[in-house]
Amino acid sequence: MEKTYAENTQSFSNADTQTDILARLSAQDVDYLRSIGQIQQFAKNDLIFHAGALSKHVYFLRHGRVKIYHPANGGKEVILWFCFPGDMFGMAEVAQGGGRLVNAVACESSEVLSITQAQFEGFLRTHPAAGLLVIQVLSNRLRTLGDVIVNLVNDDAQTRILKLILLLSTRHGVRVEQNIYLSIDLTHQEIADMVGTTRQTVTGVLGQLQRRGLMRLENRRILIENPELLEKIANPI
Amino acid sequence: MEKTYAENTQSFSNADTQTDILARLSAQDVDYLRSIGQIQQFAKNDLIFHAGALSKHVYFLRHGRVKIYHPANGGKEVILWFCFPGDMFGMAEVAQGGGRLVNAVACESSEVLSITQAQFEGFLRTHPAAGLLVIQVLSNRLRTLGDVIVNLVNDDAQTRILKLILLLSTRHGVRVEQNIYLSIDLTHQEIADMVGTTRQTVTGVLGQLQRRGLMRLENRRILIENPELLEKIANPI
DNA sequence: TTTTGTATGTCGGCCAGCGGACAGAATAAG
DNA sequence: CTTATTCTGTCCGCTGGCCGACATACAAAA
Repeated sequence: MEKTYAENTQSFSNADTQTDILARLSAQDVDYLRSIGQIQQFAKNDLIFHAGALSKHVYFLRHGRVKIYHPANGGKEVILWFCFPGDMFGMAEVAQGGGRLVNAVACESSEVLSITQAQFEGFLRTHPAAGLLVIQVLSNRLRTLGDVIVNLVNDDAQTRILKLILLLSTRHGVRVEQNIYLSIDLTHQEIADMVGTTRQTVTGVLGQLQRRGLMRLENRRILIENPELLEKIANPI
Repeated sequence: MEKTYAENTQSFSNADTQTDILARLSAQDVDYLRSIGQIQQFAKNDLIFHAGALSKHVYFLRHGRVKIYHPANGGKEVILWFCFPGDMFGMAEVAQGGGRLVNAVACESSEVLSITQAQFEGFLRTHPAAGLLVIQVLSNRLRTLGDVIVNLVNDDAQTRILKLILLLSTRHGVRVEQNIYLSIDLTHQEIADMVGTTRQTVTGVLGQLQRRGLMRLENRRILIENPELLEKIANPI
């Protein structure tokens, strides 16, 4: 019942293909990765790896959702990105060496394929095309983080939240009549951790937006009622 | 005379090797890249490419310094990073497709090797080990940007500036007796654009630090007088 | 030399938003 | 069902730092 919108998630954009590396690898390559890696299950809130750890694995998310965040001093979290099925994570630190800098936790019950650094490197050496895909994924993530920085510097809290919602809607928005539901539910705290503000501010801003008729909150799911207007507010020119 | 410290730049850390891809490629590979690319010269302040452009080239910096920044609305700039000799740039956008998002300008007279996307991709297909290097460089940059985000969110202006100075000193610091000179001169505006604050704030903070005896400004070059203390202030715990 | 442009230093008003506090709502656990 | 926990809504005092303004210093051009 409550998963109605999430289940028939037919995203109306194809933005997924940018990061969904499993979908872009050939079937043989996926099978091969599967054979050299191992499947692991994680329950909600399970830690997959944490900052400071030396684990040398690359992960591919098969089901579920994983949050990649930096645990800052003072208990604060900075969410760098979420991983969805098909996404790769843990790559950057393995490639660059020197321990994890971030935490990865399962936001819901998740299944991953984990591969050791050595084996994945071997795979890349013999499959250059896969290396190009990895480069694309990392490039894409670089752009994303660059955008986050620009937004942090230039925009006020309301604009940052608006832009986040629009961004999420391109990947996880589900059309319902002329509105868009976000098929991913986030707490205000998580939104705050993604845009670098506080929980209270998020609550306040969402309240305002709702009062202005731009969106509605239905039992903690965001419903965008006026995508064009929202877009305009977030990206004036 | 004014270049005294810059010329005998013998960085006392080996952090360079993380990004200096030209130094890590085999001599043959470098020669090959040289043969398929073309050398270009740029004068100080010349634009190498700008946001919105469709140019499909990857660049390798041979001499000079290049600034990669995002031109935000309102004339503001957000400097994402600087490139030094050996560094690659323009990669992310080429790999991921869809036009440049950032500007690249030469900070001083510079020489680059430019290679078309198609040819570089061909090179990577036939040289998997080079692909791994590219992955490492991109991973390293991802970490850097992640750190920038974390700092933006968690630290106040003074801490961000301190951390920037320490970071720069690991790559471009030159020991002089028990002090460290930064062999790279930045304007206050550039520092502000790197840490997401304003010129006035930078001027103020640097003034404070100077008064506290932690650093000195000698004709616009930063001299770190107490690295350990500085380190402590920037990274408490 | 004068002129023009660019970088630095300093002041102060103003306000977005942080952070603490607490109550109510919703959900999970027992 | 009751209890415990987590999430949301709201209020408010305090302040970091943005922004405008202006003076001075330094550098390049004329």
